[in-house]
Amino acid sequence: MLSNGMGIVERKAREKEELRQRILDAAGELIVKEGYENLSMRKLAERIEYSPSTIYLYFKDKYEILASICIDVFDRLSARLEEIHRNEPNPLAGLRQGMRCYIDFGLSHPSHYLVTFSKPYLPYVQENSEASLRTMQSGLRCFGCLREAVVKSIAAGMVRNESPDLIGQSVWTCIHGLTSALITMGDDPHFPWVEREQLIENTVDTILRGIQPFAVHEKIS
Amino acid sequence: MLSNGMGIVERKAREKEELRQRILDAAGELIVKEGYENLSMRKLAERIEYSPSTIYLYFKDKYEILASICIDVFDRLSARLEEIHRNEPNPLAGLRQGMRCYIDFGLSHPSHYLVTFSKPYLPYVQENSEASLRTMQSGLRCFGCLREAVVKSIAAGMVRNESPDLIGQSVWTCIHGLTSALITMGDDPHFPWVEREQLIENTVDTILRGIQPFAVHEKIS
Amino acid sequence: MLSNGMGIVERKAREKEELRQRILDAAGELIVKEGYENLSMRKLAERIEYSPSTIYLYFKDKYEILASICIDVFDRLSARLEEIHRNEPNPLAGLRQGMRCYIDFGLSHPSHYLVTFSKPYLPYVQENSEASLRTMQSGLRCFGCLREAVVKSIAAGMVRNESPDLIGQSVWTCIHGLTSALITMGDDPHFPWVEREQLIENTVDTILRGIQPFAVHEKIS
Amino acid sequence: MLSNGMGIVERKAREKEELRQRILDAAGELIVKEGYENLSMRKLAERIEYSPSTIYLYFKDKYEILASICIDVFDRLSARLEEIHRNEPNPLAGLRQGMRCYIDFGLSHPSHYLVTFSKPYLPYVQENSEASLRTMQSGLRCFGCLREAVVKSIAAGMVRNESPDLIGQSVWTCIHGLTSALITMGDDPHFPWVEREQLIENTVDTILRGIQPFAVHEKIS
DNA sequence: TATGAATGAGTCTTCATTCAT
DNA sequence: CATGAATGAAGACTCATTCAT
Repeated sequence: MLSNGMGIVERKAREKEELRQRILDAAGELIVKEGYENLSMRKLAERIEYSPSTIYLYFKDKYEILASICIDVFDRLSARLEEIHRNEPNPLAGLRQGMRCYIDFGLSHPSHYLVTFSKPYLPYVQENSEASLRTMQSGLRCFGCLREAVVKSIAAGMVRNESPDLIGQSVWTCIHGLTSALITMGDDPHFPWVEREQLIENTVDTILRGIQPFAVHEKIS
Repeated sequence: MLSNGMGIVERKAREKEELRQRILDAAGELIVKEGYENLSMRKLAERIEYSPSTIYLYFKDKYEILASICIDVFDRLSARLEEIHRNEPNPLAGLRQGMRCYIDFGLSHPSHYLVTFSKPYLPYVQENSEASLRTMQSGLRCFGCLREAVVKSIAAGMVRNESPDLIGQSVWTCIHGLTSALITMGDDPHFPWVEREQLIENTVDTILRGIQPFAVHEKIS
Repeated sequence: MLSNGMGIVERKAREKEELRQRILDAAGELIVKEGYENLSMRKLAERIEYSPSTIYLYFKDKYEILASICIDVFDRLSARLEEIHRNEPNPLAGLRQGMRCYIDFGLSHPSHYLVTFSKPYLPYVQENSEASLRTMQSGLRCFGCLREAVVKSIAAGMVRNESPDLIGQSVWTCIHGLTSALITMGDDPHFPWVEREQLIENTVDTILRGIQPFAVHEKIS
Repeated sequence: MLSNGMGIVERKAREKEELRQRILDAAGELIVKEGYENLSMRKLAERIEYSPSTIYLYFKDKYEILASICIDVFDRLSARLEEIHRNEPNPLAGLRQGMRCYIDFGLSHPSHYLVTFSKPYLPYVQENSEASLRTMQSGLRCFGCLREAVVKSIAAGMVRNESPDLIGQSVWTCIHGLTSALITMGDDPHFPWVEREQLIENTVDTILRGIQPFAVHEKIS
């Protein structure tokens, strides 16, 4: 009895968390299908087969859902990047892997990527301060991974000795451009896209060459 | 009488074109103010001081308006790029100027830029095939400018001898990333942005170094 | 043809005004049935057998409807009061008739009366400045009628020589209390209401006696 | 054991009553803050830090809460009025004090006053018969105080010798009008209100003069 | 050519209430 | 006794679009 009592509480908590996650997943799927700007509470409710009002038991409003998705994306991406940096002794190689990881992650979760990185910087962000703050914290952790790889690479003499923020931001905006362009227009049959894998590799190589100090442009594993 | 008839027809055609342009201009202004996702036919009609239904005499639907704006953006950007390439004998310098031009254009017309380059690749694009086709044509002309600069630079031995499409697309995705990131998040006070001009210069330099064939990384004017 | 053209425009205008009035009437009826706080755009639309959005072609928002009703009530009441004062040479008799008129008007249009005179002084009033302003103007005109009767009565020595605003406001709050009490609770079978007509007469008499200068408390016709 | 059992039962009953009162208090506070029409079970639950469903263990529905508040108001007002009449030997002076007490009470608890005296006589009142009945009983006790003062004043020859119900209802509707008008519109800056204290005094004096038998209109303490 | 009128579908959100636990 | 979960109904309002004139 007593031990079962514990179980009930746990099960309830688990179920609650599960539904919360189902909402987030459904939101993600809807965003995939119709773009985040067309996410609606109604459609979301229909998809999870609950009433619209139920969603409000799990999220304060629509923007908390979007913020949760962003935080989720940032956190998962950060975790992957941190793991790379933990395992790769060569900092430049780590940087390269991180870039690929970032791009691949975006392409694997295109809609989530767009919500997180392309959503216009809207006023609500400032008003919804709590959600906004947590989102930003997660985002900074993510950028911090990249920055740290740059710092280490500079220390190792493998990247030009300039401001890590500057280099980091150049690198990030570039791979962000590749990722988002492939997501939003990569399937357009009218544009003469080169083979995708080749484009990614070439872009990463180009950026890495561009931030290296010497003319030593050997391919990095 | 007859010659007057001609005049009337011409005047009518001119007036028609004028109103069409006024609609597009107004749409542009609204987009600047509130973002393209908040463009509404109603507000648009109010702004041009015509009734909403009148707009439908000039444009099939809302998306044809957006498409027209895209075409307009592409055309104006193409014109600028073509002029640069016409005037700059050094192809690599032309490439560099083109990149800056692209970035500056985007930052100067952020909303138009986003409509044109970041608008999610939505279903309507495929359905609205005519508008979509014309948009793509203009887009290709724009990309063609960049590609041609690459071709010339390769011919001059100033850029690595690889597929111009490949290099062009790498370059474009990178500067697109910088431009769109600055537009959508550049004003976020929570992100530790480096000084904007420095970031732009560094990014352009990085890309150019990355596509150059040798280790000669002199700054290009 | 030409004269018919005029007719069409006129007819359209008339029809438009008719629908506007139908909306106001329906709103009034709904208010009668369910109280003004339960007036909803949806129910209103259903009642006039138009879609909810149609209402917005005639009124900016819900509060403009309420404001229009208030203005309407004020104006009709003012007209009646002004007519009384025009026709009745004896100012005190005019005052008395005005009071009765006010009460009878309220009892004849109970819901409209409540919207106009009992609606809580809500914040929206200040925001909806235009509607609010016009409402207030109409209201002041209405109070002005009463005040003027007081002024004349004082001048004729038939009412105590004190501030007309003071006396006017005392008189108004009293008859307002009678009117609103009869409306909101007059039908309650549990309260031992005296016969209505007698209550009204007695209350009016009481007030009039109270503002007269001497002990001459003859019944005023 | 047994005596403890009693204690437990009593404690439980006391706790139950305490929570009931806390709910009523919280409802009162919410009504003060946002008006009775905006009282919501949710906000109420949040304020008492219980779940919404808990409230339903203490009150059948929202309107039973409102009814309880009305009863509370009536009872407190009755208590005050009865105390006045107990302590004041002069019946007319007592009547006057009672009127002031009524007005001051209303102005001090505006939201409670409105719930109790201005709430539109809605259908639910008839359905919720039990709550409605008890409310009415309390209301009658309150009106009884006024009536009794009138009876005594008539007996003392200080008020016209007419039906006490008639006079009482005239008096009550008048001071109710003053009170409710000051509550709902007294803060409107657009209406040319005279100084509040003066208006109250003048209105009370006017009514008292109006119900007095002779021309003896001395100010009553 | 232009529009006035109208609408149906949609937006987010709040509410009072119920019920199984 | 207390509640967590859920909901259906309703709230005001905006939208792109159509159609008869």
